Amino acid sequence: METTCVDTSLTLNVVPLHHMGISPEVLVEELHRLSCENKKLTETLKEVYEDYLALKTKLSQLSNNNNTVSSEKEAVAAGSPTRKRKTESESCMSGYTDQCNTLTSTYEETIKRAKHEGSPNVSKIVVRTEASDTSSLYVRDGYQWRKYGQKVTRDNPSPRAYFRCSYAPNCPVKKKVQRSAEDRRMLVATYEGEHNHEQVQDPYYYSSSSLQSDHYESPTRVADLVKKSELSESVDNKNNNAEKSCMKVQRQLLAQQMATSLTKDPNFTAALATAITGRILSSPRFSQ
DNA sequence: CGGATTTGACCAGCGC
DNA sequence: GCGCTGGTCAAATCCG
Repeated sequence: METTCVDTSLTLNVVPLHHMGISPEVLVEELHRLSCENKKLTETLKEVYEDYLALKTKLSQLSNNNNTVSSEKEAVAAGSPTRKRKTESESCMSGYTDQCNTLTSTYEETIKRAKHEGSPNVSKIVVRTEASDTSSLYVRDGYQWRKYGQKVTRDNPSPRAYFRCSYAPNCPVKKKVQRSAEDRRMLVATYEGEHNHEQVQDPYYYSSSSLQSDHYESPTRVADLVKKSELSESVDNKNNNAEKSCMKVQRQLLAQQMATSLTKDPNFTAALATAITGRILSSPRFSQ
């Protein structure tokens, strides 16, 4: 797909008018120009978002096809592992790395499509950590987890950590985290069940992604956003209304992420201040 | 001191 | 029935 890069940098001058010696007409003209630019950026953002949705739909279809093919192959295969160990064999740890390298050439975090393992509430994500970090088994996904066990499994020298949701005592969700056998930088997190409460951000959730994203390749808000949507998708196929609500949640989350990012950007706050000033100056009370 | 983490023990499911 | 394995428990330990 053809991609375009948009320069969103803002180079607004907020020096007081009397220091700049610029006439109000010039400022109004500049304000109009910025308004037009803002509209264009909004349109571009809309297109990017639509492209993202289209890509996600295609990925879901491809994943479903792959699952169908793999299940057919397993049926033909000689061995018939037990359900418990079949789950492990289906985890396809070796396949994650290749798929991740394909899908995340530009972004250092990978989302893996939820796999249907007999349980509809099982999903997996794969997270790439920084190269030096090959021992940590913590995936920041926005929820609070309490570790209750660790085990070394047969097919992977890296230990597997077991987590329970610690926010609500009766929350049934469990999480297993283990490093990929082939690429120890890859953390594979398996989620079982659904949270019976709202998401509560852990205190490091935003900071790790916004302040250290260049160095610490942690799971981000985007990861959780996509995961949320994909978890929802498995249910939405049967229900149109649920799909609409899912889309609504996605848009809200996207808007929240944008707002958070923008408000942290000093250029944006300066541009916002300038725009508000311009509005005030262009109002009838000031133009008279 | 209380909550979180670690880690060895224990349990259940499965294959032989 | 026995051994292997994954999953869970709970006492010990750590840490803010």
